[in-house]
Amino acid sequence: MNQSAEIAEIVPRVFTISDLSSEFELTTRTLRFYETRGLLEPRRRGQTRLYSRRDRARLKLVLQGKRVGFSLTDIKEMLDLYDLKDGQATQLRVSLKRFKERIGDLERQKIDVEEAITDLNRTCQIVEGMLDPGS
Amino acid sequence: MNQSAEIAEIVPRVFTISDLSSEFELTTRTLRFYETRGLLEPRRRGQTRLYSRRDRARLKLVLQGKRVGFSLTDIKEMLDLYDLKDGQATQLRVSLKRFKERIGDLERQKIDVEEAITDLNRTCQIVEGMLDPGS
DNA sequence: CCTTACCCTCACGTTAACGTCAATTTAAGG
DNA sequence: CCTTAAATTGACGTTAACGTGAGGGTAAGG
Repeated sequence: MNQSAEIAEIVPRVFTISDLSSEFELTTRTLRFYETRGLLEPRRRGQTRLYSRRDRARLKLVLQGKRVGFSLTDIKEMLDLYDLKDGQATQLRVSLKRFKERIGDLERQKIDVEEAITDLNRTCQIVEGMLDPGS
Repeated sequence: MNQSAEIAEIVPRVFTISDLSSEFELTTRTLRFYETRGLLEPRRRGQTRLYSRRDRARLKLVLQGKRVGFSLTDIKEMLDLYDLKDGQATQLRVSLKRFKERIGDLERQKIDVEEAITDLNRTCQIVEGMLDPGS
C-alpha cells in the first residue's frame, strides 16, 4: 500500500523526449521549442534531455493553457508566477485576473461566432430562396 | 423621381483608392494587396487606380466574407464563381455548400469556445477556493 | 564492425494579412 | 510654375508556433 511505490510503477520518475512526445502527441521539435521559450528546462545526461515529473506537470499546464487559448508567452508568465512562490495569494490573484480577462475575451469571441453564424444562415436563406422553384 | 439620377448624386460612379479606404476604414495598402490577390481589378487612368461601383460592390462582398471568417483565398474562389455566370443555379449551389460547411466549422468553433469558458471557470473556482479565507 | 534507432544543434522555411519604409510620379491648387 | 498632397511600385519586416532538412553524435543488438 505504499503510494509512492505504486506510482513509481505507473508513472516513471524520468521521461525521454519521445516518451513525452508520444504521450501528449507532440513532435520532439515542439518540446525543444517549448524549451527555447522557457516553458520547460529538463536536465541533461550529456546532451540528451531528461524530463522530470515536474517537467511533465508543467507541460500539462502548458497544454491546458493552449486549449483555453492562451499564447505561449502568456503561459510562460503564468508559470513563472506560480514558481515565484507557489500558493502565494498575490500571485494567484494575478492569475485569476488574467483568467477572468480571458473569459471575457472568449465570451466576446463567442458572440462574434454567433453573429457570423446568423449572418451566414441569413445569406443561405436568401440563396436558397433564389434556388427554390416554388419561390 | 429618377432613380438613377438620385443614386448618381449619392453614390459616385467612380472611386479613388482613398475614397474606398476611408469609406471602409482600410489602408490603401490593403486595397492594393487585395488587388494582388485578384479580389479587385480597378481600371487605370495612367497609373492611378479607378474603382468602379462594381469594384466597390466586390469589396463589400470581400469584407462581408471576412466578417464571417472566410480567408481571402476562399473569398476569391467564391467571387470568381459568381463572375462565371451570375445567377447560375449551379454556382449558387456550390457557394451554398461552402456556406453550410463554414457554418459547421463555426458551430464547432463555438463549442470549442464554450468548452474553454467552462474550463476556465472551473479553474477560477478552484483558485478562488484557495483564496477564500472561509475555506 | 555495421546497422538501426534515437538524440542533438543549427538554421532557414511556412502561412496570413497586411505594415512599413523608400524612391518616384502624378494630380490638384494657388 | 511651384508646392504640397496623394498615388505608385517594389521589397523587406512582422507575428506565432512550429516544420523541415542538414549534418553529426551515441548506444544497443546482431
